[in-house]
Amino acid sequence: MLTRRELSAKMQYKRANLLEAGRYLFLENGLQNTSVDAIVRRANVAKGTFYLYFHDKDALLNEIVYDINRSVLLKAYRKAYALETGDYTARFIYMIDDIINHFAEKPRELALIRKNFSWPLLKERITSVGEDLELTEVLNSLAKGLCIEDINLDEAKNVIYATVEMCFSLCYSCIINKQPSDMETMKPTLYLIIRKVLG
Amino acid sequence: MLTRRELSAKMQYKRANLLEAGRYLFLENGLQNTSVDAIVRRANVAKGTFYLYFHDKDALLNEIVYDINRSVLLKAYRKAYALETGDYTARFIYMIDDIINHFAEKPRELALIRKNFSWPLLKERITSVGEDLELTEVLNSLAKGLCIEDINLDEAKNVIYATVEMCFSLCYSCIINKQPSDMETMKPTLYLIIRKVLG
Amino acid sequence: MLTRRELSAKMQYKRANLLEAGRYLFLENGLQNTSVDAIVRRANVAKGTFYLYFHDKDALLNEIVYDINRSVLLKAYRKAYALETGDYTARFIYMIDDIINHFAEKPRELALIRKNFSWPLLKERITSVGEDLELTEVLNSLAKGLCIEDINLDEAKNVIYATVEMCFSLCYSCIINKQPSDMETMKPTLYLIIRKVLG
Amino acid sequence: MLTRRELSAKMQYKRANLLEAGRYLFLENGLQNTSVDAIVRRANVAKGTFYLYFHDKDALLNEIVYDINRSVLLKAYRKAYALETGDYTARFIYMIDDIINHFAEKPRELALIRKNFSWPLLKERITSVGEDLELTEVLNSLAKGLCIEDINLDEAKNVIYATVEMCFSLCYSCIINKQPSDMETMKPTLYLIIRKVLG
DNA sequence: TATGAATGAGTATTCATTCAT
DNA sequence: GATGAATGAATACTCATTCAT
Repeated sequence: MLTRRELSAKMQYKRANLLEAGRYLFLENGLQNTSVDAIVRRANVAKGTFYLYFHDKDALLNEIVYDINRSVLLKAYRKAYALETGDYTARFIYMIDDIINHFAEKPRELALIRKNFSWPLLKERITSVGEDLELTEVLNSLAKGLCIEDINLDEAKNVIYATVEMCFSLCYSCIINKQPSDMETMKPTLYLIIRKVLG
Repeated sequence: MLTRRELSAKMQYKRANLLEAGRYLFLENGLQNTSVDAIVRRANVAKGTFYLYFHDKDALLNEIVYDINRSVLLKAYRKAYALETGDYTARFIYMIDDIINHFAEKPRELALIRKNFSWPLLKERITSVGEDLELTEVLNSLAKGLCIEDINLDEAKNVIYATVEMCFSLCYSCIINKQPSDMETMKPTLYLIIRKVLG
Repeated sequence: MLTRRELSAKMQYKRANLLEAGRYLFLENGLQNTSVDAIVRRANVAKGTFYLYFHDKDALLNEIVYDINRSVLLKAYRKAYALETGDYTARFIYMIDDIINHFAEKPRELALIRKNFSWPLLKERITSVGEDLELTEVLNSLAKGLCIEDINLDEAKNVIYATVEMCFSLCYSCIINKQPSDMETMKPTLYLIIRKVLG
Repeated sequence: MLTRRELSAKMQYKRANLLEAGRYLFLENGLQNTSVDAIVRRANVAKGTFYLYFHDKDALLNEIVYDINRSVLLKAYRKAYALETGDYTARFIYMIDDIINHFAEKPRELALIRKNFSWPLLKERITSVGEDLELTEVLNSLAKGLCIEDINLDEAKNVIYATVEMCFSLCYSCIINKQPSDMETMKPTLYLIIRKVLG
């Protein structure tokens, strides 16, 4: 597969078409119910062309899932740090709240990333040379800001990771399954927990 | 399909064979790579017989996943409460530790339940009339023991749920993906978090 | 299989249940979509019992199809010959009209017998010793009444048969398929043809 | 699926292979006893290729049944109208006779089209834009030639349709079931009826 | 780079029938 | 006669991927 910068404008266009077609169909019908055939039809591209741009169906999915994760995280982070007031914990909760609200409005995105989320994938992309400095920066910044006694940076990163994971898990079960309660009911408890952890 | 108590001894036996065959193969090869054919072959039973006992492949999977969850939880809870010393938090952490150790030894079980876990399914079974009082009791007992200021029982249950979810999530990513760190490295941080939440 | 007169009252009852269940389900869902399982469930009878009364699924179907044919024909014939006025042709057309009206109201019966009608079956039953004298009598009577020059009884029977077949065929295509026209539109043309043939 | 005219020569060839394989096997073993598997094996084509050319098994059957109907009708019509002598009725009977003789020699074709004949299918194909003008022309010509007092063109078409249906029905029961008599015995009576109807 | 015809492995499920009890 | 658990053969259809053009 070619890397992005080698692609001509026309190729960029085809690639983008495939991504948008995949995103639409995966979100609409799920992974199992979306065939490569449907994707190329929607992207107005020949069957074989798909494999010129993506190694296989999973590769396309991974890219889409990553894009969703990335944009949701970045958007929430930026909004939280654009706030003029608020301490670290308040900003963190504001960020989580934004993420929750996003998924509450787009539950299909949540369903897709939750069932197919792959942390190694995320990690790999973040640490690829020169790639996604932005996202790396966000995670570092969150870890550095954390004030817990006798904690080093790696441990801080783990705390952030654990907390975010918990939020995503709860999002999924509360929004998708309404279990153990709906999201709005869960929110105060969740924020109480976060305050205890980060405080 | 028949309910469990209507089954004769011979039928119980066949059913048990199917469950064990399914468990073995699902754990060994995953859901997608396990055919009904393989299951009945291993269970020494005719193809049609499978559908006498389970509505479809998913029904079998659900039962297996539920059984795993249940037994892991109960075992850990019992061990923790058999301790003579220790306060609530200590027992809770002991319980989580037991769960983690279980899955560290049987990562395939973890992979299976994480990809196919359905909380509504669990909920449904727990609350069915007269069914699984034991598991219900465990969850209630954990919630009741929780001492956080100004918290009611439902909120307490949510805290328990959130905490357990976080543990399961971390188990999955640390044990299966070794991300963001391996399980042993994550443990102290996790227990620190738990202490902060429950304390 | 047992013949009818050997059956006890209880057995008659079971047999009748199976017939009614089969009739209902065949008419409702068609042959392919009706399983023996569904039939025995509806008849409140064990699976094996079915095969005590009918050699197989087809045997049940044949009996049902025969019953429908028989009763429709007899009913129409009797009504036509109960008329006080009218010559042979008029009565014949009256009879056909009654059959058509019957099937217009019960198109599922028409679909069932048309797809699964077996003339040899009918013949076999009619000519079985002492069996269905009534139906034989009807066909004979229709043939004998026919006045066409230089025609013998066998030929007369063939004319009757051909005419009835044509009516059934047209019923099927006009009522079920609305082709080449609907039944009401076809009727005058059909009766014109009958008059030409029998006149 | 592609329409016929879009197919390359190679594809035409594969399609033809599938049609011939289907025809052979359907005629030899009937619809139920012919698997798609057997068809593709005989056509020397991969399983998936079948579904490139036909939507499903039924679609293939429909095409075959239509082809048989079409060719038998056209052949008979042409032979009848190639006659130098004979009035309308004589030609019509000649045509029917040709059809009967055809099916007498190929009873399996008769069995296949009779059980699976779908007049709407025929109609649909005939009336598709620019499609099968030839067959339409035949039916129109037969209807126009009919001389019955006070009859309009639509009614004439219905008479033709009813007559042809009767012939096909009798073919089926006389040739396949030998009921109510064999075909040769039935012929004179049938032609007598036709003369009465068309005369 | 782009195409799209061809491939063929892969599988869940149904159901008529039997037979031990 | 009655049961109903057990059988296992039988089959249409999908779809990711390839490769000749």
